[in-house]
Amino acid sequence: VMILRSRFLDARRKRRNFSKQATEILNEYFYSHLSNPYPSEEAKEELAKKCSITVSQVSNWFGNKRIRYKKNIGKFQEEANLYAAKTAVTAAHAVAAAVQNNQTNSP
Amino acid sequence: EDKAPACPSEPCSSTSSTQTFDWMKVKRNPPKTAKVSEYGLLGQPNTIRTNFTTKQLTELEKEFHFNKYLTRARRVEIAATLELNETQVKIWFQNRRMKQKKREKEGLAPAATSRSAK
DNA sequence: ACTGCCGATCAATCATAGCA
DNA sequence: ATGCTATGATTGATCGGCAG
Repeated sequence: VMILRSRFLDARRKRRNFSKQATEILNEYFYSHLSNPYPSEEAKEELAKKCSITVSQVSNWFGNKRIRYKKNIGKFQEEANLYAAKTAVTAAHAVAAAVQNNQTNSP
Repeated sequence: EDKAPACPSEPCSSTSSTQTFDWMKVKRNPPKTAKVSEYGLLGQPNTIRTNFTTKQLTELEKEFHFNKYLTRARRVEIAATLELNETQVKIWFQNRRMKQKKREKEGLAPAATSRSAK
C-alpha cells in the first residue's frame, strides 16, 4: 500500500531502547505491583526521573508491558520470578499504603 | 489466538505468585464503529480499527487548526464530506486535543535539569 | 435520560533495534 | 546480509467519571 505516511508522520519514530538500568527500574515496579501495575501520575513522574525518560514514555512502557504481559503470561514467567525474588529482598520496609494484597484465590 | 486460561494451579515449581489478577482479564468490547456493516448482518467488517486515509486526516487536521472544538453542525458536515461517522469525527477531535496537550506539555519542559539546548 | 469531554487505557499496528 | 523477535511509539476506539 501507499502507506507512505511514514517518512513524515513517523519520522520521529526513531526510537532507541531504554537503558538497561531504566528497564530494570520499570520492571521492578511492574512486578512489585503485579496485582495492580497502574502507577499514579506521581509515581510515573518519579519513575520517569529515575529512568531519565519522560512521563509519556513511562506510560507507554506500562501500557505495552501490561498488554504484552497478559497476552502471554507464560512468556514472562521467568522474568516475573526473577523480579519477584529481587524485590522480595528489598521489600523490607517498602510498605506502601495503597496496594497490600497477597494471595487471592481464583474461582 | 490464546485460549484455555488454565489457571496455574499446578503444585509444581512456581515459587511465587504469578497469578491472574483482574487487570489481566480486562477485555475491551470490539469497536462498534463503521458504517453499520455493508453486509447488513453478521457484523464482521466492523470489528476492525478504522484506518483513516491521508485525505481524511489532512482534512481533519485542517479543521482542527481552525477550531479545536466542533459544533454539531460542523461535525455533521465533516463526517459527510469525509465519509466517516459523526462519532469517529468526534472521537478524532477528542484524541487530537489530547495529543496536542501532551505534545505541548513535553515539547516545553524537557529542559528539567537545565543544561544544554536542543 | 442523554450527550460531549477528559484522562487513562486498550489493542492492534508500525518501524526500528537487537540478536542469532 | 538475512530473518525473526523484542520493544518504543502511535492511534482509533473503549471505559469510567463528571458536567451541562
